[in-house]
Amino acid sequence: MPPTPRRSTILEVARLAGASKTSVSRYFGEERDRLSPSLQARIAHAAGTLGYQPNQMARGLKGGRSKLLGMLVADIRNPFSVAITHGVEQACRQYGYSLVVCNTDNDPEQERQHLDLLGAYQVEGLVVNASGSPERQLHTFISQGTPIVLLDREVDHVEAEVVGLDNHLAIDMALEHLVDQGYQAVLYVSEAPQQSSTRQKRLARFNHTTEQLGLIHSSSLLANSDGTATLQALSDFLATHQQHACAVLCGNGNATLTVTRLFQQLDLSLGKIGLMGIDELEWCALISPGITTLAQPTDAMGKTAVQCLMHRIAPHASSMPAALSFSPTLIERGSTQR
Amino acid sequence: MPPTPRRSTILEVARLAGASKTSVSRYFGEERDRLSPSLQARIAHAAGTLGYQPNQMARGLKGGRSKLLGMLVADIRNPFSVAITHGVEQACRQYGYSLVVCNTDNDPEQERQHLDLLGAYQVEGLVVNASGSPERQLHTFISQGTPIVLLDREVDHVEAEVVGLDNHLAIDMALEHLVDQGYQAVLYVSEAPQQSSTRQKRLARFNHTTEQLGLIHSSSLLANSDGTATLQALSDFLATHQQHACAVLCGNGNATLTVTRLFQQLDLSLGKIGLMGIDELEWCALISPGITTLAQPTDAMGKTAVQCLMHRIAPHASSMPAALSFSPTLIERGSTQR
DNA sequence: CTGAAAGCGCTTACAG
DNA sequence: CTGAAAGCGCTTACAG
Repeated sequence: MPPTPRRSTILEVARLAGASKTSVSRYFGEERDRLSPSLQARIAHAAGTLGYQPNQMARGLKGGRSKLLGMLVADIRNPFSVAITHGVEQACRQYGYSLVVCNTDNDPEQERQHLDLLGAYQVEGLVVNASGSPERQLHTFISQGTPIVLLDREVDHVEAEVVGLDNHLAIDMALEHLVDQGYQAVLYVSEAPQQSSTRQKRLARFNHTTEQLGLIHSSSLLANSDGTATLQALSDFLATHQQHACAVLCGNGNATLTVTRLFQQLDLSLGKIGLMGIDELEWCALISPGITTLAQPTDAMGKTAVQCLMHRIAPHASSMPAALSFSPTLIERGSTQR
Repeated sequence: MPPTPRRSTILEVARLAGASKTSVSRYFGEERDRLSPSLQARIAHAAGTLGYQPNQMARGLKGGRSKLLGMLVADIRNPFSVAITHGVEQACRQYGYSLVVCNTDNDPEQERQHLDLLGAYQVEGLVVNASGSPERQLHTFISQGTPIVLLDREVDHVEAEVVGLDNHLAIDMALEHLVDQGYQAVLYVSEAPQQSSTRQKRLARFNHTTEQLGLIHSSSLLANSDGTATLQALSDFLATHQQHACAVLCGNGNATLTVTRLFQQLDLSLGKIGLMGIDELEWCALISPGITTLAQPTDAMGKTAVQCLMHRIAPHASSMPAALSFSPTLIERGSTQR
């Protein structure tokens, strides 16, 4: 094999520019101004000729700044996660950081491994959308002074900022809308709440507010995405309360997807039986007459998470965000029109 | 501020274990077997006590192996890209690599910057789903011996393996299906093909095969996602050929989304006017009577891309994949049932 | 089987 | 304004 041409190093640039490594380093660091114009020009030229780019590994090693942020995502194929990730990535770039995204596919073991790995790459901060409760790993980061922000889900015994939807508000807005539209009985469909503080909160709030409003209510948990248990629950609910105007409220995008399928299986007409979901999905407008949703401001949430981190990494670069809890936006469509 | 507790280093572990740095390094590298059981035990214990984890930055610097792969994605919010990214990430993990994902939002400038950055982090290989033609940057990688694999789209003047769908086959399968179902006139809707070899190939093949089969055909390019031009094209097409059985073939998921909206605007009944799309999306089954699609084997494609890279990085770890071009799967639904 | 030492490509006091 | 030198945390010949 022919010897592979290597990336050029700071030493080569220095030599070609007739300067010291120190100066070249300064040129590519924050101290370019300290260099005389002529030195700057020589270095610029030499670097250009050699196609030089500082090695971030070396930089990180010596300076202690990897310029890397890590993000742990529970399920990268979930549209909500995709949207958030997009926001986080944008924000990172804005602060001059790169992002290492790790998907755990909701597997606690993968989650732990990824977290260790992120540590090994010396990420300077971490956005965590947890699937399990990787307490030990997170505490390791915290005790080393690496800031962490939790996204959407809290983690037991881990104290960190939590960026997410105002779940109480979301449920209340949904129920208020359903009541306004004249529905009298509401079935709440959610994925299994264990492991997700968000799901727990939404479910609890559903029970709370629904009691308070005097609404007929019930709930069903999705078992393993097949939805057969919920099919049963749904038809029972409708049968029991057929003298009332019934609606289904879905706790997140996945629930909306499953329930929409069930509506089709049962040949229910959207609107006559109300349907509403938390999370806006691209197809919600397409299922005629449209599915009413509560959209989350995902870009803002992603940006806020990064801002939290940056505030702790480099307090001068970013102020603490004003709020970590976000309001949803009601997108009204035919599915809640009786 | 209190001094932040740092990560422990190899030296600390060595001291605590009463061993040399060399041995600790061996323990965490590929040479653990060379150590006596008792030494291994001491090191394991010391490392456990200190919560030691090798610093990947330092490892990469000295050993030249960052254990990092880079991936450039043109549009991370596109479901096809998400699916591919998922496959790539899974495969990375399998080979013990981590993945840095960079999204360019279809912006050539961001693309160039990200590529430079990926270089700075010494990625050992690169999966590129290009949005522009970052020839210079890619050549830099190539000339340094960093393997590259192109995903879905070719890049002018860059010689590298291309992993993607067999576009000719896909178009032919689609047209064959439409003919079988009795459609006689087909309108092809695609996003603007410049910058995407895939779009070009599909469009060209559409014209070719359609001629050959003697089908009435036309095509329309989506302008800026609003679809108004295509709305016009569609109604014209239908008006002109109303004595024939008409169908629309969508070049990718975005086209399918837009055209589905147009069908609703024009109040066309699916099936009577045929509709079919390349790319399977989660909602295609939900728009009754279901939209017929050609699904891409995204996980396999992602894995294959990584396998290509690994074969070049560590020939012993992976053989060259047998094929880089994949066949789609026809998912037949009501939208192509007259 | 084990270790001392050199060096990967940078940054950062320190000195002038 | 500029540079020589030490050192970040590792790996890898080299030696025994």
